[in-house]
Amino acid sequence: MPEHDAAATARMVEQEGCPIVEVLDHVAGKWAIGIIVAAAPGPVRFTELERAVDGISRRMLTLTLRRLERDGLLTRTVYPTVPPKVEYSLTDMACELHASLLELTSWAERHRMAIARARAAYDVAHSAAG
Amino acid sequence: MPEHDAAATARMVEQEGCPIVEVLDHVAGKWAIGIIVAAAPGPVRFTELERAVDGISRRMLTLTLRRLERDGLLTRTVYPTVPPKVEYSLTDMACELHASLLELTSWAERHRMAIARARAAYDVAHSAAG
DNA sequence: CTGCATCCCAGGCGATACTG
DNA sequence: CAGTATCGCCTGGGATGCAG
Repeated sequence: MPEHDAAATARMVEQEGCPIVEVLDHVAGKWAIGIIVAAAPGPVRFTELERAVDGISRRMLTLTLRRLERDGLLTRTVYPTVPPKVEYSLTDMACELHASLLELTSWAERHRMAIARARAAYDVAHSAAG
Repeated sequence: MPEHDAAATARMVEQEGCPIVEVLDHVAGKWAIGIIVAAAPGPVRFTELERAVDGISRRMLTLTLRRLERDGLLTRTVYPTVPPKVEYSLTDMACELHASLLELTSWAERHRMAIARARAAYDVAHSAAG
């Protein structure tokens, strides 16, 4: 069981909220970005996310989903049907975030080539002249 | 020695660049955001960054700096004085990124309380009704 | 001042298998 | 379908100490 430290959590609320690094780490984390972007258009099911977020494992999808839910960025709706159906939606807070995240992914898309080239150049320079 | 795999790097360049998840992971990583934001106003020295990026260790600062330099986001200028002086500046690519990152940190700042509260609520709900 | 090297551990994360 | 459980590797990342 995870069983988050309730005392520590309470302390945060009383004080000034979560440290920004931590918030950013959750919200802009490796998988979180993809999930939030994928969930933005509307309610999304587990398996849809699994396919949308390229490269994610079932485990990390679950974990990241839980963390985002805990942080109040996602709402999880369970339909007690058979087979089960679960939908994830962004909260208002997360919708606001979504715009920034889109800019980010857009930037990444535009510069992935340049970055690959920069790396190659760096590697050459640092293998020749150790 | 790290000695990045030159073959793999070359393959990336020929093909389509770096996978977006990887780019985002570097660029929006836990420490990278703070560093880029701190370096945006102008050339910044190592120790300034160490103080600016709250909570970072000397080790992680160095590692993240190197990675950002390798990815072509930072330029590193060494002044051969004594004691040594090194300045880091954003590249054009990174300046473009900086705006998005600012939005992100601004969002984090605005919502840290709400997130702390959401967590507390989640924890209560999930410890009582396991 | 600006690092790199080393030790070391907790946690991230993938792989795989099992369940309601 | 939508998870949970377990194992095990590997990396992130702190602490400390040395060097140019």
